[in-house]
Amino acid sequence: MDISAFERKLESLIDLDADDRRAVAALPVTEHRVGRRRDILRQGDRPTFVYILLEGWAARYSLRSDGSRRITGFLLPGDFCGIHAVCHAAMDHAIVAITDCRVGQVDREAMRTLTDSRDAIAEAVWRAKLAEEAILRKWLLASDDAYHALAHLLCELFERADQLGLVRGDVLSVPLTQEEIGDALGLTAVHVNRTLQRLRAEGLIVLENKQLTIADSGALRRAAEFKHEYLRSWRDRSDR
Amino acid sequence: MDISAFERKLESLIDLDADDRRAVAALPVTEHRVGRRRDILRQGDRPTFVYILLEGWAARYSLRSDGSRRITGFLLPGDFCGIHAVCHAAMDHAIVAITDCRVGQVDREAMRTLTDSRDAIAEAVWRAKLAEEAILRKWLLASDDAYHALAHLLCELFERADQLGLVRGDVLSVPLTQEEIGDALGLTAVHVNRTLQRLRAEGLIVLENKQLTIADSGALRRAAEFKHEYLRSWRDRSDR
DNA sequence: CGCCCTTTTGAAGAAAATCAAGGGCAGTGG
DNA sequence: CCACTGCCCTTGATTTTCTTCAAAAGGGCG
Repeated sequence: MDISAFERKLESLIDLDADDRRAVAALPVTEHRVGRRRDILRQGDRPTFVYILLEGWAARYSLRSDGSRRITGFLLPGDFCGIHAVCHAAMDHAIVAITDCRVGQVDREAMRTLTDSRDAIAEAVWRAKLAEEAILRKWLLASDDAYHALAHLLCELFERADQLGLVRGDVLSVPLTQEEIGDALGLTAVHVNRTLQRLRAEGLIVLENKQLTIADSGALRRAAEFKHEYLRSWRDRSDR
Repeated sequence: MDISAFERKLESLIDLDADDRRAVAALPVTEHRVGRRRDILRQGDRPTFVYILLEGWAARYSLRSDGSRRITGFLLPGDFCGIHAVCHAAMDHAIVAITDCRVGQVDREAMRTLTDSRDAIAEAVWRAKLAEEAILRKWLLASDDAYHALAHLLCELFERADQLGLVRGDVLSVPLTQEEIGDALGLTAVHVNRTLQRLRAEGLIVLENKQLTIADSGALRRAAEFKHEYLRSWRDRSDR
């Protein structure tokens, strides 16, 4: 089975030695496929497995009592979900497949054994969590207006996808509907549409048929106040 | 020096045995005092210490290019800040003292040694991080309208303070200005003021001279869609 | 007392939601 | 092959929420 997305993610966070790689390769992973719009984990679940997204896009979300949905993060290949499992905690949110996904299921005890025996991997998991937290803080920071928030989200997704080698040429396939983007930003799909058009009209991006090109990276980053360090510094800056 | 707030926090997350407690007591902590409105950690800092808030309230924040501020979390006694230090990472945000604070400074290597040698404490730190992440997700979830967001924030602060024994009778001292609340919710102080008045007029809260009483807990929780599990489940539900 | 900080109130304006409808495109079934 | 259906994107008109600007009132403190 192909778990290269997971290895790639780990390598993006820390240097692995041969033993680390062997341990990852030996991890008992069961592959699942989850269709678009189906839940990978449901709120309230108390999973006994940790899941690793191997292929496709997914999203964390919660529902409000009026039925509206808030997306609180996007998952790209290599990202974990349900790392709560190692703490035996219940999911305080759900995870849904945005596209058809390939998902790796790892028993929580096996994951615990891996992190207990391989320091580098424990460190990588810790860094991944810190990075997710930093992303959440940026979402709050950029949520002061729609233009800023949308520009920032596009920068984030492009940067993360780029680190995973998902950008072909300068084009990224972004499988999100405008409604999903709205749920992530706390905006209506209508307003996302209008804001996207503004980004297009101003020549910052090209986005058609879910294919995103950043036409004016400097201007987009300025509009977003995007600094990529928060997504990168985990590796380069560590001297451990 | 009194580091009971830290011990209390750890105990709220996991059972400590005598050895754990000894290790915590032996931790070399240097006490600092930080005056109201002064930074405890600045954005970009690459701290070589981990800080523990021992007394007072503090807030994480970032500044935008237009000078506006977003608060992304409140710290209560026992909370860490700069846990990044153990990863040698730079601060992607700053931390400011909301009130005069007493802060404990712990060398990052000493903290690393503690977590490496005491599994329970490592687990507690991990749970604390998961809890913080859950809080961030709730902030996003509740940010759809001002009334909901404000009600939720008050519930969160009351619940957390209560767990720390900071609620006297049914009154909590909340040292935040309306401007600080606004920076946390992404609202203007003016709108916070009006929304607070609505909560008062509807009989959900009493808040005067920074003293908060929850007058109608059921109604407030309903307005906030507040479920306290995300702040509590770390301990009770673990069977490790 | 007088000053500063915070809260409160009012009025006008901007941002985003809501409501409503039309259009494109892919898949489905006759 | 074409009509039909469902999903998504787009556009326009209206309403609501929140901001902005301005000013006044309340408190604590040197």
